[in-house]
Amino acid sequence: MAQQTKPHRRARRASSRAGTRTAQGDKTRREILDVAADIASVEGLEGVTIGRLAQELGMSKSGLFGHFGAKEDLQLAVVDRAKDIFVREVADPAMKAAPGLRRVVAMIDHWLGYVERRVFRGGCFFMAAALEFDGRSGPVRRRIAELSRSWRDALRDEIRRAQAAGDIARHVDADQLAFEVHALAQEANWAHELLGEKDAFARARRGVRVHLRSVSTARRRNHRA
Amino acid sequence: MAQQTKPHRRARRASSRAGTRTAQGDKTRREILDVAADIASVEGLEGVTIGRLAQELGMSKSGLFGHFGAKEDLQLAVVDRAKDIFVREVADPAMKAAPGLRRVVAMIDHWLGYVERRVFRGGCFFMAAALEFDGRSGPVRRRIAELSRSWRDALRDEIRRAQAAGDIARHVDADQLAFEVHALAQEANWAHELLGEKDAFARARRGVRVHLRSVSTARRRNHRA
DNA sequence: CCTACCGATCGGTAGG
DNA sequence: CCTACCGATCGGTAGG
Repeated sequence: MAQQTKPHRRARRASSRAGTRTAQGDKTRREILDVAADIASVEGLEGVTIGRLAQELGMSKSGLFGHFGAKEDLQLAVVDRAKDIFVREVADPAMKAAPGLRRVVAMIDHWLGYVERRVFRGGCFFMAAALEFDGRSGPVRRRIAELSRSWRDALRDEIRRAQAAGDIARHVDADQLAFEVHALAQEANWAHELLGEKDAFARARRGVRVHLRSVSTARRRNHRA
Repeated sequence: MAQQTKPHRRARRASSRAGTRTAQGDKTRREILDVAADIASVEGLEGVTIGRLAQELGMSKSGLFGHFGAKEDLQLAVVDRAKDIFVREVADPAMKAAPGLRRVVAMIDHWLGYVERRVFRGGCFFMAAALEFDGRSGPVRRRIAELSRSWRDALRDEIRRAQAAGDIARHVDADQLAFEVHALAQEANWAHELLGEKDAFARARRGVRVHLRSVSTARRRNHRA
């Protein structure tokens, strides 16, 4: 939440609007999107109405709207801003762990931490967006699906790296294992946000630990926690 | 979807409206709620607007609205109708399995089947409703949470039954195991609805099988699938 | 169950 | 960035 590393890594997405973007305009835009992503995680992306957002930011509807071409463009911008935050808070920190088994654990751990310390007010932005948009079509849904899939794929790739390094048994299906540890983290988000269970994160961590130990080549204890 | 067993098990919920309810009125009401639950599973409970619903059913807004006192009452009625359908399609069929380990497997199996054969057009009604309402407050959110928790609790209770019967090792944490198998089924819904992965159900089933085998007292093969 | 209406809010535009 | 608007739709009501 706090660290402001890499201030200029923001993707230079092609604006359908004016080609001229001032530094101040970019800053305003980012502030709008931060508020929008927070609202979206609580009330849904469709709950981010232009009037609501303008009121919360103390600016006029049309003034705010000028930063985006249409509501769909606003939604896409919010999703991409949420992705940048996810990368900063989860993916990047996990990269500090050694490749392979350690990094798989770190990825899940930072993911759970990002939900637990409320990077977004309503829990994991992407899980909320996924369930909200999975029944629709169009570019917003596609973008949410693409980013969600790529995160799970990153988990699988790291599992494969662990197998190549000999940390995880070769016979294990990496896709299956990624499916299962991904499931545990998502379940923690669900249990925490809906049921208010604070031990959900500990449960997910324990599940991941036991699970990975059972496929680890280094195990010497049995499968029990 | 097809079977129409137990036609009169519908809960006699206290209508805040007229005390007189005709058989025809009840039938219309149920038809409204079936359409509403289907829409809600795809576009969200908040997407079930009175105008939209009236148009889809070919009746006037006020005519439809007369069946409910306010939008919130409509939402509560939709949730309870979805619960009846879930019980009919998942919980009741699972009760035909022998108590204990067999029934735990049957509960997950029927749950996955209900998503797979599209009982609701947009996948699991309750998972969509959970992520939509977890950031809100009020009676609708509470009802969704209560029903979701009770289903996971039912899984845990059945696991305990399996332990009492000696099918599952006594040292296993039933809450933890319920958390994990529940996670696998929810992940299958997520992967199927968002990513369109048809093998998600097989993955969840495989995960549950391997998982339960690892805690089963009857196991003789090793933990591999 | 209906028609006819209400104020509020939606996404979006015109013009500056 | 603003004010001032637009038609459409929202939840809801009056009166029958």
